[in-house]
Amino acid sequence: MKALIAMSGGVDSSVAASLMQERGWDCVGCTMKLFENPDAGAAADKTCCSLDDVEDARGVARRLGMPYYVFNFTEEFRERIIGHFIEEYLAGRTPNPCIDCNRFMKFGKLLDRARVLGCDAVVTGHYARIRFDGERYHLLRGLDPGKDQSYVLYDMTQDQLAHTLFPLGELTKEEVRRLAEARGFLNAHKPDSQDICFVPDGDYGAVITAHTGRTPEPGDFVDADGRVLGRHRGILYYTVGQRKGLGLSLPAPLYVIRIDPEKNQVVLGPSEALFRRDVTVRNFRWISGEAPAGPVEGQAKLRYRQPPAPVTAFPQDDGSLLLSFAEPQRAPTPGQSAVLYQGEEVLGGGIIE
RNA sequence: UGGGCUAUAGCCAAGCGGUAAGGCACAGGACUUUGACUCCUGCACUCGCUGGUUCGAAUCCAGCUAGCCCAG
Repeated sequence: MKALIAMSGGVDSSVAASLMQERGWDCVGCTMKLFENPDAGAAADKTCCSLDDVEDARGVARRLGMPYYVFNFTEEFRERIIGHFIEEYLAGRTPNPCIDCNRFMKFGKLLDRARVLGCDAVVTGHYARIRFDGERYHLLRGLDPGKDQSYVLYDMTQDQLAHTLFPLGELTKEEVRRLAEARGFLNAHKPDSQDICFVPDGDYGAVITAHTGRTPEPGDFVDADGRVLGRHRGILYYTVGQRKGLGLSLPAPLYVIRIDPEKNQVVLGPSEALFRRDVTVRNFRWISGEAPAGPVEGQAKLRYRQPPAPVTAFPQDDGSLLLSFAEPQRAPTPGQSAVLYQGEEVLGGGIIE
């Protein structure tokens, strides 16, 4: 059996490659070139797919004696991932480009390429598990509760799951680092990735401005009653639940409660105003491929770093899903992904309305 | 130009004779394959100015300055 290993140059994908090889697979290593990084200037040495890491990935592949390729997906990435990222921010929502990247790049373009190369599967270093029950594929949380990455994989299709392997799903980060050390990988202690890969210095507003050629339009900060509290730098600089960076000094901390793109206003309020019990999720995608007939009891996450919370999910006729949480959830954010779990299993996910 | 009140960090604000709380904002760090949240650390050798009383004053007294209020 032949596998295409998506290697970022980090510890995880390096160990994943090594494990596949040890299991007797015929392995091909690769790294996706997703963007031209000179734009941003600063080195993106802590992202999941930085070009600066290509040499690390190539080094590991060479060490393991496997062929290694760099695929240039720059154009596709700019159009699908960065383009969508920008559209969302301009519409007052907060996108998660990593999820789009997984869907369109890692398990889309890359899987296509794998097929061309005669590979049976794409392999990544995600902390998640895939199980086949003889009829359908199931996506399960990674065994390491601290590193579980099933959240960012919720929109994988049955076909994608059938041709994907996550060798790290049963391991903990600790174990992975130990395996890397044991194999003498130089990146054994490399920091985990973070930040958006094409926004190395964290200033996504500048990236959006650079790509659109339009400067963000300042507007008003208002309270729930519409009273003006101050001026904002442009709605794209804010996200629901945000506290820092408002530049306002008032007796109590204020948070972004809502963003109104029509009025170009950012609505602020106290922390309590952020909690919601019901959340609508549009275009809900079920891992099984089809929506259940009735309500589902489970748990849901509204953001990557958040423990799943008990919820009852009501599938709607229009393909959306209504999540009704047992306890009010803080700051459901339009544009972010909501993922529905049932214990260890990912049932599916979608975008918060 | 009669009377009264207030002047503490970028903002709000405690303090009432014993050697400058707290909040907001801001900066740095931790956490993190998104944006946020959260957590930790830092942030007035100084209290409008000038004198005085006192062992000791942001705290008491006097004058000055500024702002606010009432009356005209």
